[in-house]
Amino acid sequence: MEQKQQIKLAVDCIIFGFNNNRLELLLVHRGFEPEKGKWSLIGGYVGNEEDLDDAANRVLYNLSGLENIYMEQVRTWGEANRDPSGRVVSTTYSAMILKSEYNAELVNKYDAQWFPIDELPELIFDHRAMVDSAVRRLRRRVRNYPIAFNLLPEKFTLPQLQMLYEGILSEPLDKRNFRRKVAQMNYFIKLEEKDMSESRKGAYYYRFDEALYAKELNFNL
Amino acid sequence: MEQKQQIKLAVDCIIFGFNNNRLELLLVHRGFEPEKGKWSLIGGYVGNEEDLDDAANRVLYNLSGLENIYMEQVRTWGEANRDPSGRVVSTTYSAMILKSEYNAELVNKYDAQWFPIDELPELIFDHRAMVDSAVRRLRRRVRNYPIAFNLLPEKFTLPQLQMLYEGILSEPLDKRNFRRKVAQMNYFIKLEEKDMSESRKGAYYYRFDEALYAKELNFNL
DNA sequence: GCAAAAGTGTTGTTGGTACACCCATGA
DNA sequence: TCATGGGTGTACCAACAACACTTTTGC
Repeated sequence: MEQKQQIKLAVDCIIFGFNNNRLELLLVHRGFEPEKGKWSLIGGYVGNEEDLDDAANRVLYNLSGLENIYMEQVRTWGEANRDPSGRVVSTTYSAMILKSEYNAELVNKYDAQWFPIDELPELIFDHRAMVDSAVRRLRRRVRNYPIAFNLLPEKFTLPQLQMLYEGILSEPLDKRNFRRKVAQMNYFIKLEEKDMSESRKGAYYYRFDEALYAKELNFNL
Repeated sequence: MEQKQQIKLAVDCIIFGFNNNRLELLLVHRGFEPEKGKWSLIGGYVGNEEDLDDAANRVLYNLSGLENIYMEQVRTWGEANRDPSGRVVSTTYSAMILKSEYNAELVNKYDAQWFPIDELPELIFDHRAMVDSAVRRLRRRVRNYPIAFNLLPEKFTLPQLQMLYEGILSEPLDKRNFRRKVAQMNYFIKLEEKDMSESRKGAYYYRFDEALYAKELNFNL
């Protein structure tokens, strides 16, 4: 314990998206040994004068071109042998991004790809456990905190929102109970405009009012 | 980012105890500059080949002499300037120990002292935020997971248990509702023996049956 | 006029909360 | 016998779950 400490510190990002009505993860293809051909979370080392949170944001920015993305620290993985190439302790962060807004060129450059959450390929090291832990955390939190909106555009419809929740929780929800709960939260603002792309009748758009929510903090879905 | 990474990795332990019917924290007195005279969590650097979890256990063992103590990782604190003496990233762990079982000599040697959770002295660096975060986590979890028993002896009475919960949650609980919930969980085993030290009537001892609980996992208090 | 998705209320059940008195015992 | 903490049951209320039909519109 007295010798000089030789531990590298990294961050890994669990990047969620909601595409084709399914919860998906953005993974990068590993083009080099060891574990070449497997997939992995996008990660990077922490800079000497960089906040841990900033490192996670930088890693995400480099891949997606997106800034000011909502991220949460999940937990830190510190088993001595977790990375066979050396001693690396990694803190995981989960992020939510919109496929429509990110920079597809950058993603191509990194050989990244979206995978539905229940059809993940083989991942390197302990990344699978990292993902599972982040998904569990998301499921625990999504009903009590308005975090899922980061996976939808500003304007969204209630059928969209419900499908998102069903995708995250991986269970069907009752339409009327779901909509009643939404109606009880007055920071869901119903707009005049309708989304006509999914049905003939059209579904009203809603938006989520952060400022109004901040006064109540009673989110519940 | 290309230069050699120079970040030290540490663990800090938030050590809970339940003494004199109050939730307390074990803190160590800081006898050197900077921040001399303030109090701090007990912490230490992670060994090069030591699991992060093991480092937390070692730190706790060195202070208390206790092994196989229940610990949970809380979160990792990685702000670049959190420790003015250098770049240190620290992962916090929370632990629960019994005053009656730990090694008082060791604790004296480290100039450690118990403080009720709502009468904490000034702490160094970001340790106060660490404590707050661990307390919030404990309060969130204590009603759904049987973790509080680590703060009681094997045999405990229901009045004891209720006072523990009231201390943790910092709110009074209804005695009858509390006891009904206990009665619904059949892994609370009522013993023949009574604790006669707190009242004339005496209160029955109970024990918590881990194996039975493992089959149900429906803890709720 | 029909197919396809959007939208709408009621009822039963369950879990939570509030609340006051009797019991056992040692001094 | 009395003071002290231990132990017990019921009634109300709120939140949740289950469930089926009508509306709108483009084709």
